[in-house]
Amino acid sequence: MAELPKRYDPKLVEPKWYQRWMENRDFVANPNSSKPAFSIVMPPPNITGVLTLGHVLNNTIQDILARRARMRGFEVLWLPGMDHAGIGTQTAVEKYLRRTENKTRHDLGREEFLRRVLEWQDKHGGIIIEQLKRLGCSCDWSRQRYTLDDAYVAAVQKVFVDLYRKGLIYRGRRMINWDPAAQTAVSDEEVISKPQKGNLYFVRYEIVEEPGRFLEVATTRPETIMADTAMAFHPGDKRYADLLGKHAWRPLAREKIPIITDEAIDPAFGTGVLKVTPAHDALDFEIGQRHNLPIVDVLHPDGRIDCSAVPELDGLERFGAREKAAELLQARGALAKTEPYENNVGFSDRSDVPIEPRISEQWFLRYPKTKEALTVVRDHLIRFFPPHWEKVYAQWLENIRDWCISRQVWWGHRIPAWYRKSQNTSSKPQTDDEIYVGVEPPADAENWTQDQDTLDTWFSSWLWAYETMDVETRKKFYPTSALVTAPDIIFFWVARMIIAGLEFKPGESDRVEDNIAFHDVYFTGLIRDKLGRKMSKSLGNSPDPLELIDQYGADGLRFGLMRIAPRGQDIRFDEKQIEEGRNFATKLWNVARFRQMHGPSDAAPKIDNQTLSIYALELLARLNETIDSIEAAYREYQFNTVAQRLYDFVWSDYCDWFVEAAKTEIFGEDETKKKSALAVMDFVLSATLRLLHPFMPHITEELWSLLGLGSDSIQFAAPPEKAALDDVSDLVGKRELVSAIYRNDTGGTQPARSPNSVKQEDTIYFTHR
RNA sequence: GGGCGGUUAGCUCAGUGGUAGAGCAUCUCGUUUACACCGAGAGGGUCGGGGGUUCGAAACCCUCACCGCCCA
Repeated sequence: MAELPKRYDPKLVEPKWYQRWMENRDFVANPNSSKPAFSIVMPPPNITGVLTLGHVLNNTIQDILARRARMRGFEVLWLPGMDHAGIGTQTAVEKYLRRTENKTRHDLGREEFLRRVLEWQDKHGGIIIEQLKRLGCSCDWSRQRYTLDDAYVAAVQKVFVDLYRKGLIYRGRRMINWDPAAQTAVSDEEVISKPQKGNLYFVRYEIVEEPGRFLEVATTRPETIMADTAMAFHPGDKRYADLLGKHAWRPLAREKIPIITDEAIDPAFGTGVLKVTPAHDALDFEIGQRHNLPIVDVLHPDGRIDCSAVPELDGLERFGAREKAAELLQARGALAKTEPYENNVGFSDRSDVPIEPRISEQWFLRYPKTKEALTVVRDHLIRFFPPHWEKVYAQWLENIRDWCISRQVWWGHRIPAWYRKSQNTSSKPQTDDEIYVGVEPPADAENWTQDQDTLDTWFSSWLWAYETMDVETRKKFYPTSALVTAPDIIFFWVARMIIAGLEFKPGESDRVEDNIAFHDVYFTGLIRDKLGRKMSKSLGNSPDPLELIDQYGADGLRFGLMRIAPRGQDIRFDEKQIEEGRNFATKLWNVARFRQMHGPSDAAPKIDNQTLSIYALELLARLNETIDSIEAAYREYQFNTVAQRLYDFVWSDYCDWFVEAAKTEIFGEDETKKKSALAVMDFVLSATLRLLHPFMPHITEELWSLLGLGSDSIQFAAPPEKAALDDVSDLVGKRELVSAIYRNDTGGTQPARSPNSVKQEDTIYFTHR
């Protein structure tokens, strides 16, 4: 038998096995199988995305679950796919067009622009799929899906139409979050509030009825004064009671505006007086509705001021206009003072620019089944790991607001709504016979125009748990067994998928348990850099996983990462950890090599408890303990515990102690003892490789094959049985003796576990029974 | 303001009531046929502060501080 090379080379081994697994169709799920089903849908990465460490973590965990299930006799479906990422992809292509051709999407027109996006997608899309294959992911690639597949698009449209007919989707002119950079509406979840240093401007509004008397207002946004349509204070605020019903002069775009009272005003903030700007603030909008105030919009969609009445500000970008407005007020004596002030400002998750509250005609979804969605998690029909995320989930559902689902973006699912063409193009159609919503265009299409907007990308991915499956597949594999994802999309995706499952009931029956999207949800941590910062492109602190694979092997990367990934906590990434993963692979390789140097292995070694050395008994007992604790850890999704137990067992219990102790027998004269030791090695190596396979699929398959521990792929080998030690007499006493020897606590003799450690003048004694 | 998580060796982290642990880093020794991507050994911690429960607390309770995240 040829000796194995000293150093394990993943570059030679990993691609070889992956190719073979693909050729054998080992990952393809059979919906007609009689085995019990285990299924996972992959959180679809963006089509133009590239592999990050987050993906590595996430997909390694899914692969571990899938591979373990295969070994345990389940029919496994791990369904992969990609997401079209509406705003993200469109923005990337727009940037590219601006750079290369100095053109905007409007220069090209909708049709041509979409052609360009497809071109871009063909060129840059799907790279991540090949990268996932290098990681060893055992996905059923024959079922790979995309949120813009024809069938998927049709399903999204059908759902839209269905919800519209149920009255859950409606169109309305409401206050929404406007992203002035991407120039589209975004949902509440896409707004991130950040503390911002700015100023509080104290502005004086002269009372119309009492010239010379002023009402002072503290505002952070003087550039919107032209849009003020009232002044307001709290009805209980005695300071201003005599002003109710009078008017104030608006200091910019000078005009009379009424002074009113409203419960919503906080008398303790600033001067206790609010300038009411219904067009540019959510609270002010509500006040405006209550008091029938006019709505004056002074902002262009891109955030520039739109106000011809104040030419000094007209056309200025909003932050420049803020300073200019303050100067104008100062010059007119209307600015009492300015104070530094820090407040929370909503930023767009997409463009990282401040969101502009804006009144706009959009499509909204009134979420169905929110109570049921709370119940299934509260009653643990769906279990979260770690469980504290249940609280976050509940909080969101209890305060849920309608979802703005339309986006002023071209790339995505076009909204299946048409408006009757009318002579008056400026007025939006409002009544039913002016709006047509349907999967098919209206019969007299020439009399209608389709809505220009597309749907929020998440409005397509909330169907991912089942619309990715055909009827036959769904029958076998839905509800899915587990979902592995990051907690930052708990609202965006997890909660909405749960709602979709409950609302659309894709399961076998109408029963709730047949329609939950998944049984278990495992939330991974976020990977941070050594300094605790989030990984980001701009910081350049995100290592390229492909380079890590080149350097340490996919198995080394997987194992190293899993060993430091505590359950649901953020992970500080340190390349040293990956190096340790690689070192562990080499250790495993070499200890297998040591076994192989002493003759062929036995795939079904006979363990005779009577001939076992006390060291072998100790090892087998440790193996049993390891198997038990691994099982327990898996049940709680504690992957780092599983990895650490395996690491300790292999490195310490097996290599450092047993193998060193067994050398006496292996190099000794007694054939029975030698055979016994080698049989124990076969037994333990076979078990260890199987236990490690979900974490390190390639090296375990290679060693399984090289040592001849099984005729078939290790992928489908049953998990190891525990060693039968029940008939060993005084096992406890023998184990105590072993630990005494290992502790160097036997009094007279000088034990040693490694010849390396023994000084020349010392003699080695091993105790045997 | 409300909620959640964290604070253990220089670093990254385990450790759910019973003698403080691992890996890395540091120092010493060792190339003797599994492995220097290795082995043997050493030093290094008032377990964030304070209080309480307990025979006994890193762990349980209260409180404070700091760091991070989510929601308003």
